[in-house]
Amino acid sequence: MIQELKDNYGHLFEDALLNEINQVGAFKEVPEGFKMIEIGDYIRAIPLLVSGAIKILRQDNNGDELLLYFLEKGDTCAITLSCCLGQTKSEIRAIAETKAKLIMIPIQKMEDWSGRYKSWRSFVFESYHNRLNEMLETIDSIAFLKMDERLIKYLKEKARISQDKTIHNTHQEIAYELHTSRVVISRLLKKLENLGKVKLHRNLIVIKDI
Amino acid sequence: MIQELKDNYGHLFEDALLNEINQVGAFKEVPEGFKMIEIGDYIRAIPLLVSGAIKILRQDNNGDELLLYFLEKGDTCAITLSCCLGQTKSEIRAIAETKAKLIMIPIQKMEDWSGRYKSWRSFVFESYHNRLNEMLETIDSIAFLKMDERLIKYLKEKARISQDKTIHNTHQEIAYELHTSRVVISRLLKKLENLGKVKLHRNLIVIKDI
DNA sequence: ACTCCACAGTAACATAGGTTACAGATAATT
DNA sequence: AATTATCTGTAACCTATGTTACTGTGGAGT
Repeated sequence: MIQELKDNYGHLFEDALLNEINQVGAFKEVPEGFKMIEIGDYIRAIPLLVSGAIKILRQDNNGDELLLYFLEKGDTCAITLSCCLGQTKSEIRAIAETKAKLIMIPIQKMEDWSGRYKSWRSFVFESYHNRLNEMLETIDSIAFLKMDERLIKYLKEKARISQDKTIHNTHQEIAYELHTSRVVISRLLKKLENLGKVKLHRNLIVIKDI
Repeated sequence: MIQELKDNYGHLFEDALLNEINQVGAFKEVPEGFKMIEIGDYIRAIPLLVSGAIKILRQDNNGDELLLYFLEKGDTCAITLSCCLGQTKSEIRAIAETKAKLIMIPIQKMEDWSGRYKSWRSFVFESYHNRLNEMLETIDSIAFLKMDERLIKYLKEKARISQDKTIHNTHQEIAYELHTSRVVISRLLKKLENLGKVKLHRNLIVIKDI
């Protein structure tokens, strides 16, 4: 059995299920920035993330973006699951935030395993639970926080996800993900720098104390 | 078997499951405005909605509210489901938008039925799917729409849910649910009235053409 | 009919955030 | 080193929304 599977899902699934996953799952490695799912795509496989991080984005009619949340190792994409079941198109875009390793499961196994393995059902339910909570978090941020607070939260999350106090993004990129304009982000970042919370460089933000 | 169960869930569940629901489910009727779940509550039963509508609200630390979405007949509350499984506290508030009839299922049955009935699994997955999509809709509204557009969407939804072109709410109540101030709502409603889209009265808004 | 009160209308002002425009800084390319 | 493209800083301005304050009004209760 591949080591990544055992390491990340060994404690979740019984051996029989692990074996099945090992047999039918396709191991896949994607580079940073790789577009895994585009809006409108039909989903053919369920991804189990074993390392790295995936960012999930929403887009409106004008092409304006908004970051919803990140997936990390041990996660799967509940929106994908629900697309599989309903055979509907994806409502979201998924892009590798860092390079990532995944195991792709054919969607036919979904219903099969749900009937036969309690641990699989728990995993799927747990996954939905986590995703709903992430969505609530996102709603809280957009509805209740001001842009400066959202920016701080975003920087913290980025640093946590990549395990790196240095964030490699332009102000424009951040503006897209928070659905605002570059000038606003530059303005707020400069304020944070004046407060000693970050240090700004070209293409790069160093988090000092937030 | 109670008629409401057969009428609303007969096409979803096999007879054996319908019988079990009939045996262990508690029929319940609640009046408009009834607070069904408060933030922090532990959930002891899964509600199957057979008539009426439930509104699901989120609240921030300052007590400010935000309407997330409505549940209608045939729906269940996925957030509740996920609370049951995780034995965690509710993150949301649920209030009867209209008088409503429900069948309450003890949470122990959840895992039991998930293993034994494919139709139950499908129902639960479908429910999660719908709720995730409603959350996406909500996020779209908050992130991408201006307040006037959100207000129009809200009025339409209210009218649809209650099957009544007349909306029985004060401006203050609407302001709470959209997380803004009364003055803003009054201002926007007056604009809509000047455009001939609504007619305003005390405690009451008549939708004409939106 | 009179009183009271929640509700609605509106003006005047404050603020966050969006927009436009341009200058200067940094890195990449020739 | 010179040229170019990209990124960042900043000012000036605009708009949507939030805030405060006050007025008027309709309806319930007396």
